[in-house]
This record gives sequence, C-alpha cells and structure tokens, in this order.
Amino acid sequence: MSSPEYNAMQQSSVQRRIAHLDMDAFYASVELLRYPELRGQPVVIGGRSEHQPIVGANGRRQFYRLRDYAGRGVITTATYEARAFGVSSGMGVMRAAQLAPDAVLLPVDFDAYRRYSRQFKAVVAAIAPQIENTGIDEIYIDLGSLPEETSLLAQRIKQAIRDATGLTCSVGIAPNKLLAKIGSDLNKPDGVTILSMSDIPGRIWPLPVQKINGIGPKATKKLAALGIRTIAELAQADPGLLQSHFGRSYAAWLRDVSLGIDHRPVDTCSEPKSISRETTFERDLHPRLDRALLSEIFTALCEQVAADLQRKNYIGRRIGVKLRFEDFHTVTRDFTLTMHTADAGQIRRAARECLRRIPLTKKLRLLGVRVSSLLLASTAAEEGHAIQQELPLFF
DNA sequence: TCTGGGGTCCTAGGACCC
DNA sequence: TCTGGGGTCCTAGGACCC
Repeated sequence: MSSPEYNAMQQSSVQRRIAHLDMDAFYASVELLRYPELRGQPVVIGGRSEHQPIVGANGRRQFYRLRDYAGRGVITTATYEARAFGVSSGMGVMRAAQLAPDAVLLPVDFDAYRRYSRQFKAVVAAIAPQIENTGIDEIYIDLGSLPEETSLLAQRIKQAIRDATGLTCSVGIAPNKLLAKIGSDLNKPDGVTILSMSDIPGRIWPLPVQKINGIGPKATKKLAALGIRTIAELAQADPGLLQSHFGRSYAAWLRDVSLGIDHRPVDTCSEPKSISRETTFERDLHPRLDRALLSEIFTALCEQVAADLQRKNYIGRRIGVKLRFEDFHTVTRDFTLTMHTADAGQIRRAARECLRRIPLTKKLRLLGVRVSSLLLASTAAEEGHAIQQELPLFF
C-alpha cells in the first residue's frame, strides 16, 4: 500500500477512543482470592466438579493435583505459573497433567465468577458508562465522551477494579475495537497499552495473523499455506489471491483488519440470540442400550433451558438439538414453532421431533438443547404476540 | 490421553411469494 | 418447453470466541 493511500485511510473517520478491558486469568484469579495460600503456584481450573479441596486432619486444605485426575474435561483457565509449563485453556486435562502433574486442579464455580464479573463491570460503569459486554471477563468501553487523559483514565479504572475486587486486568486503548483488543493482550498481565493508527506498522504488523480476533485455527492454517504468517504479510498479500481462497467478503475483511481498519460500534445494549444447555457424558452412551439414561438427561436439559428462559424473561420460537457422536462428528436439527414458548414440555416435544430426524447409528458423546428466535416475554405481552399454550396431556 | 459449555455470526440451498 | 429477479424464512453446518 502506498503511503498517501495509507494516510488517507488513517484520516478517513473521526478518531474514536475505545478500550478493551480483559481480566487477567479471571477464573484462576477469583479462586486465588478464596485460596490465597495457592498464590505463586501453578493452578488450573477445569475438569469435572468433584475436585473440591478437602480439609485434612491437621486443619489444612488438601488440593487435588492434575496427576490425580482421570477422565474427560478441558482446562478453562490456568495461572501464569501453570502457563509456564505449556498449559493453556482449551487443553484436555489429561494432556495438561502430563505437562504439569503437580499443578493444583480446582473445579469451576461459575456462580462465583459471575458475581465478580458483575462487580468489576459495575465499577467500570461508575467511571465510564458506555460498556459493551463481550464475555464474563472482558468488556469494550467507549471512552469518547470522557475528558480525561487516556493513560490516567486507564490507570484509574484499573485501580478502581483492584480496590473493589482485588483483581487485576489488562487494558488496550485504541481508535477501534480491533486494535483495542489486540492491545489488551500486548502487556498481560496488569498492563496498559495505548495504540494509535501510526503504531500499526511498528506494533501490529510484526504480530502473527492469529492475534486478530476472528482469525482462528482454520484461517491461520490456510494463510500459512499461502506463506502468510504475520499481519504485515497479510497486508502485503495480493487481494486477488486472498479472494480466490477465502471468498470476496472474508478477503475484504482480511485486508481491512490487516490495515487496522474496523468501524464496528461499541454495542451497549445487546439482547441474547439464543439460550442453550448441553452436556458431555462421562462415558459414550449407546442410543438403545442407554435409552433410559439418555431420556432422563434429555428431559433435564429441556427443563434447564426452560428455567433459564423463564429466569431471564425470554420466550423462544426455534427449538434445536445438538448431538455429538463418539467420533466427535456433530449434527444439529431445529424446528420452528408457530408460537413462542418458555415451557419445558413444549420445548421437549419440539426437541423430540428434532431428535427423530437424526439416524442414531453410533454411540453418543454429547447432547444439547437450544432455544433461539428469542423475544423478551414482557415485550411480547405488550405487543400481543401469541404465546404457545400448554397443550392437554393427551395431545 | 484427545477435544467443556456457553455463545455469535456467516454461508448456502430450497421453499415460497411477488 | 422454457422462462426473470428479488426478498424472506427455514434449516444445517461450520468457524470462531471466551
């Protein structure tokens, strides 16, 4: 790209000031508040739920170690000490146990993480109210309307979070979400990174393409096959080549992000699109021989989804199921009702119809139930939407 | 010793309608 | 026998994210 073209790109829109705030090793850090004696040790969160620490005869807590674990499950978070052994989130627990057998293993406690999540978001909102939720442990913040100098503002937000929760976070501040997100990762943990468009050649282009939010393992591999490994190489790539391998719209997006271009707004009021529950069985289940158990699990999932909908005040019209077979092949089916519902029985009947359309020839590993095409129940009532009534039992 | 659970967004074909 | 283009909804799958 020629320099005038590049300059034009930089000046093409009004400068925004957007922060991406990412809590450091969030789940693990919350656990360390509860078990401060583990600070400084390799600790991982994950696996199944039976690994609560026990209090020994001497009154001291006894923790499970990774080497004691057998079975399914993945690591959701690892402390930086555990990451030093090569353990990372998404990794199978058994694989992690090979890398760091002495690391402490703790079960996930989502209720606790959600409490801390609400707390840190409330703290930020008191300083900068324009917040987009993007996960339990991260947010985007639109700082545009605040007068304060950028680095002071970042430090003030970080300090307020630390005072209120005892937790640290990393912050990236940039003219758009793409760069803010990359920035928050550049100085982890407990860091602040401020980027402007003029930092792109020096600080963004040397990074590997997978640092871009939206370029995952598949795209990284395809790009590598074309000899493209860094964002600089992506920026220099022939647009025609990219288009022939990735299609027109993804190729155009790749080019934009390689130049640091991203016009997405900070979305401060998003509604959920779907609500689901799924479970991976402790052993693969046979569709016929384990039919009773499967049926029990299936009913429970439908009831949980219905309860989630009701608690969050949503009704949905599209009901879906997800099956994963022993070979990890995954299929989905869904069905659109004529009316919205949050009723467990209605959901179960529709989901049952979906299941009937899947040939069950292999053992099952996972079963899930999903409701989408959601509507806020209160809105629906005001606007007179039809809501599916419970049918008589004999129907 | 494989690979959790909760999501979002995109694509693509077919039905159906104008 | 062959002949449009566009829009929307439904469904299935897949990539990606935390």
